[in-house]
Amino acid sequence: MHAKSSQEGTFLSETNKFVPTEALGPADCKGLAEVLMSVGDKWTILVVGALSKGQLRYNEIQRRVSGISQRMLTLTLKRLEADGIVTRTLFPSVPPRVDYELTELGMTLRGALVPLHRWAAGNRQAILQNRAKAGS
Amino acid sequence: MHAKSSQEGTFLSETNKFVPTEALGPADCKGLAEVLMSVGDKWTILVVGALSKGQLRYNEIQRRVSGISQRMLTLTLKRLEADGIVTRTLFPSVPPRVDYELTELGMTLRGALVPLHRWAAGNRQAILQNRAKAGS
DNA sequence: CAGCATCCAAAAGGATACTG
DNA sequence: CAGTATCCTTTTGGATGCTG
Repeated sequence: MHAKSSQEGTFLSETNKFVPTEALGPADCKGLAEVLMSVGDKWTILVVGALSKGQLRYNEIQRRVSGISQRMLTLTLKRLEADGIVTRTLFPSVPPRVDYELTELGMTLRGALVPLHRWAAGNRQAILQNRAKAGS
Repeated sequence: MHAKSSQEGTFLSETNKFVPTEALGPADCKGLAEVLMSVGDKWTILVVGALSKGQLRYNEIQRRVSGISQRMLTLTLKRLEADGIVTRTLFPSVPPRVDYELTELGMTLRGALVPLHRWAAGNRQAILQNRAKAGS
């Protein structure tokens, strides 16, 4: 592989808001893209957001993330479970009950997603207006 | 447990930053999804990241965001321009030169994306290992 | 209730060729 | 250099029907 820089995330200028420098090497891009592709997904972001308040049952998630189909919810949850972002707990009752909950890793992801949620909420109108203006 | 008291209050996350518990109504979900779908896109995140250091020419961006095709770069830049996140500056020289740069809005987006970048960089290994373990 | 399997339509995206 | 246009494959995702 490429020369290992020992740590992938070497841009720990936590003190600086704007990480102005070369945080991402060209090689890191691919690795990041890999993660961002699964985590930056629309449904993923919304499902993680829904679970941020605590564990939820399958149908509860589907109700909160309005518009998600059964298929996409299942696929998203399976991937999140495989990635170690949520846990799946089955209660062998009748009818069955399954709870999903963020893991520690999932909580940190949620934390990293909060600014993006906020940004989207705060700038949605501006973007839609820009978009409309550009379309003219 | 999470008190699901009457209305949304605030929720103390593990990382101790107080996070507003979903100020997102079910209706807002759709609106947010709309923004997140375009902004939470894989290439968008990487292109905005590349531009965070300052303006770049078309080909410079393509070189930095390795793996992106000409088509996707063009489409991504057009959308970002329409959304008011980047500016496009054409220098009518021969050969032509085009610079792309983040707008103020783009800078704030970049700020909101930093935690996600850092999370992805810091947890990539953990995720890949989880995924491999789950796959076995 | 909580899924899985299947089919099919739509969208995303890469490769290639061409242009000002 | 910085795109545009086209083709065509891959992926995404909804709808539906069926299980434990």
